[in-house]
Amino acid sequence: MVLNAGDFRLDHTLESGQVFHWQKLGDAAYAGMIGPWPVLVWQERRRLLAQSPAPREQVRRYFALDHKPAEIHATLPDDEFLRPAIAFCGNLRILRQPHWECLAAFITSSMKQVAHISGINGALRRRYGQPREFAQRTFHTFPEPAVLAEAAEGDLREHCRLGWRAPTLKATAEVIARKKFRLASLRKKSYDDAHKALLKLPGVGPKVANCVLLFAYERLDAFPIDVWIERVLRETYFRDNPDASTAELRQFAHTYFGPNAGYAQQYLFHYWRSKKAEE
DNA sequence: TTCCAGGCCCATG
DNA sequence: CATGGGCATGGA
Repeated sequence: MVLNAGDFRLDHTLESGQVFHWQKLGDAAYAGMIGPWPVLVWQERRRLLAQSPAPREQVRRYFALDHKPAEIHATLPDDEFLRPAIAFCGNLRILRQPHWECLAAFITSSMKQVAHISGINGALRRRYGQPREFAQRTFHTFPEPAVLAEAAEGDLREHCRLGWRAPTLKATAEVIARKKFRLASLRKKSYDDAHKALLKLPGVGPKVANCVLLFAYERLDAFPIDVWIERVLRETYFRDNPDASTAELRQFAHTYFGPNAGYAQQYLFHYWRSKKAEE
């Protein structure tokens, strides 16, 4: 299928640390899954090409091709720190990921480098997910909550290298599987209520909750603050205020960046990490 | 070898 | 409420 993508950039979108299971094939093609559907996807100028049994509208929705960068940028401040980040990757999109797999992925993300998170995600899929053959390749779905709820903690540690994240991932999978917590119900809640609800899940703190709201629920005002973003904020906007608390950083981010703060966060995150990698 | 990674949890003040 | 230590694992 061929999708009109405008100035969309597939590589920045898939390699900016918001999703962890897409594999790069050769030059510019990626293999991954959109929910239950295997997908091969690549880009030719302003067109996104995909080979997949997925309905076209699902692909469009996942990649958020309906988001309009120009309109988003217009809501963001124009300053010396954000400007180069937007120039670098202002054409990435914040995905609409399936709720559970995004939540589970970020539970496994704490104190892990992006490459490690990808490794863990692949291991979880291969060991517990369902294989799907497509285009001479084997894809794996992300395992359902009930499957991870039944997994042995030792097995999660040994085969997926989860360490101390194993019990929290399993515990949250159990809560979801037993329907003590409905991920779909978060959609109609306010940002504050949804964030507060997520904090009740094992392994979910303020940062993971914000990642889930941003990358799975399209709450574009969510502003996850991880070690990178905290460092960036302190080296830029807070350069003259070294004793600012993390609460002040959080307050600043929401008021300064506004309703699309999540996009600003993702531009800053990806730009600074890419810049650092070049050094 | 030592340091650090898209943090969370729990025990203290 | 805010602060601090501990926590597995693996790559640089």
